[in-house]
Amino acid sequence: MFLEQSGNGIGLGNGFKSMTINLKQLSKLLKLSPTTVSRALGDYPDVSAKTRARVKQMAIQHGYQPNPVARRLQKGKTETIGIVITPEQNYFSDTFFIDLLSGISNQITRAGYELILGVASDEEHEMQSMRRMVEGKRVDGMILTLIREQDPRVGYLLDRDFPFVLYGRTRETRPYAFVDMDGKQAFEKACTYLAGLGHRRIALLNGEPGFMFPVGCREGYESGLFLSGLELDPDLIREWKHKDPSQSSYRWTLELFKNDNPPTAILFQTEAVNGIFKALDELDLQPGKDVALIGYDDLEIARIHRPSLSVLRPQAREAGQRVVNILLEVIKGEDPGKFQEIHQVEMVIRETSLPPS
Amino acid sequence: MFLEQSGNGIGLGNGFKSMTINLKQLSKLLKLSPTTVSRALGDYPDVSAKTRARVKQMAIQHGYQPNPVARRLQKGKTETIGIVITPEQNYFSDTFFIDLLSGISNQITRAGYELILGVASDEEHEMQSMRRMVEGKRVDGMILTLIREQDPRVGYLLDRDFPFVLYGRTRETRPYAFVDMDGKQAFEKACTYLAGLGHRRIALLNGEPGFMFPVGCREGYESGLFLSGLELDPDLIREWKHKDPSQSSYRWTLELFKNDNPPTAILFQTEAVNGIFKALDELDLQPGKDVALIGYDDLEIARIHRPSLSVLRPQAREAGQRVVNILLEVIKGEDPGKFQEIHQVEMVIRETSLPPS
DNA sequence: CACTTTTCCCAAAACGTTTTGGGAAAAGGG
DNA sequence: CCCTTTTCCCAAAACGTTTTGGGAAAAGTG
Repeated sequence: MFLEQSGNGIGLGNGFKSMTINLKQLSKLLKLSPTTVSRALGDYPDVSAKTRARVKQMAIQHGYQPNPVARRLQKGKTETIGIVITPEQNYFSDTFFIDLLSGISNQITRAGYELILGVASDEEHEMQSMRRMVEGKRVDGMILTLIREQDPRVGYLLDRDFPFVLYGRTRETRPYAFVDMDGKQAFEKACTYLAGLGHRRIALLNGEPGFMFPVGCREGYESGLFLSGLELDPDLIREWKHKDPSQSSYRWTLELFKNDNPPTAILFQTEAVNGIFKALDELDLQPGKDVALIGYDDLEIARIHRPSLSVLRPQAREAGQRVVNILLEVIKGEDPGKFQEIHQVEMVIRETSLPPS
Repeated sequence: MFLEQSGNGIGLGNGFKSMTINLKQLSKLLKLSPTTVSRALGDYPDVSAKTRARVKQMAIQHGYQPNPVARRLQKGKTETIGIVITPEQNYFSDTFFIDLLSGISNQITRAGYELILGVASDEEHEMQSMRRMVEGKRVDGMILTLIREQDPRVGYLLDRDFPFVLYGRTRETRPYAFVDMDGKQAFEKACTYLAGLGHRRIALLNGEPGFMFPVGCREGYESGLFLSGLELDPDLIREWKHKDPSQSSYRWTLELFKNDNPPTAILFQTEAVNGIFKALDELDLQPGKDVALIGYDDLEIARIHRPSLSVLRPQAREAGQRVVNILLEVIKGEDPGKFQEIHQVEMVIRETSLPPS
């Protein structure tokens, strides 16, 4: 018995030899209705165990996979999640981000969903790319990263009740779902640890103002100082820029040591490490020996460098998985406010966190 | 006149207030048939200029956008392109990759297509992720990067006539489309440049064997030596590993200088620069002064480092755009063999390419 | 005016699923 | 044996487009 010529058993316009089978064709092969085949594969109870087995066997044999586009149309869902990244903000120098993305992709695939990626050159294009996804009905939900204190994306999505999850937090009174790393706790821990070693002049080389993450870092830093009975000295706080982490951190590190009473330790985001190393080298200060260092993010450089860098290590992969699982719940209709997770960050002590000399 | 209750004017299951309009609803508003509205928006000649204008104006006013899922089903195309990356191979330490991705994303969006991203942990999952996209009819075409000499992905796609474009090349006799950087020309240029400065002992710290790119690099290196009348010394060639560029390049650099007649210059991929700097530092050799260095890829570290690193600079963004444009042609049915591009690479002379001391 | 051509629009089919609303046959209950 | 329930299957509708194949009215043509 041959397949009838309807359907795409022959080939597509572009010459791709589709060796794939239709639901209709499969049902003809089985002498069943498309309905029954569909329900058999969907494990509906109203199809007998015997035919279900027969259907499944035949489906596997012919490598049948339901056409996702058709299913999406019928189900009214795109089965797709969107994310937009902006390279100018130096995302990828951070291997943390690829870990995050890995966890996200992993979990999305497991759910049978797709991840679509937008690359935007700046804040404006970032918004534009997101609007295309949302208003163009191309995704069921959005994942947002690199969150700003005032983030227009969040307001936009809240206004239209569109499902989304933040990796990070923002200043927004309405409830929304997020997964964030506990930067405050992390920096507090690092700060008290250094103070415990005897450091009295601990500097903070913080991320760019306007973004949310540095806010927590600073809170943790201040709280750590306080808990250790140390005074906050504004001269020991500097901020580098996303556009050029190395250059700006280099400049600000030099600046820190122009102080009459220079720091004996520095807390920072590991992204900035190249600039710091360079500045210390120029100042003839040995990292770890003359100046204790603890970075946030366990990048490759932190492990390879001699002396190896003590770091705060966020579990980005796990966080990415959580983000997706939460987003899937929100898409299902769950209340986003229920999903607000703050993940602990572990500290990895290596060679750059010694007592002051 | 009110919209009828059919269609999704009210809302979706998840509570997302869809303020979007249907083709049917729009046509009702215009008192036209859906056919005419669709054809008006599609600029078909068989609709009068007057109604076309009226339709377009109304479409804009109501923010009508055709549902992409429905269009895809009807057109039999997914309007989607797939790419799979594997973080273990250290993709993202290279900002070149984000440039490539940026060019790709840019051009895909312009064509109204979508980019779906897979993140695979290893070669096996990479293949698996690709098969899901291809056999699951989730994409119209694939983009492949980080190509191996013998690359099973290429054979797989050729076997089933599925549209794809390589960023890079592989050993395969059947014609296929690719965009590649001229690594050979680049390394030849760098090598003859160094020889022209008077260097006689030029080392090559090459990428991992098995991948295609280092093959070209080595050819260019050998050709450059030959053109400069220098002899090839196998002792001056070493290869680092993708898994751990810094560590392996560190080890091999130390190795190079155990030579009785050590090199006065090194050619390498910039990814490996941290290991090289570290080794030179340990050997008390000054980069640029005692050993000339030219890296392939203009990473941030190359610009920030003092002395700044001379590099070969591929135009990754442009290449990404070309990859997409070619892929779209191949999807249209053009012969892939027609699209084989090799892009020139410019050399940027900075501070690490001085004559031997 | 009668005929052909052009202009402008539309109903119906199609894309490949899933869901809805049964309905016939088999099994159970008295 | 008759009635009710359960089991198992299916035809038709729906999702929102685009394409196909006209067809009526208007405009040219002699």
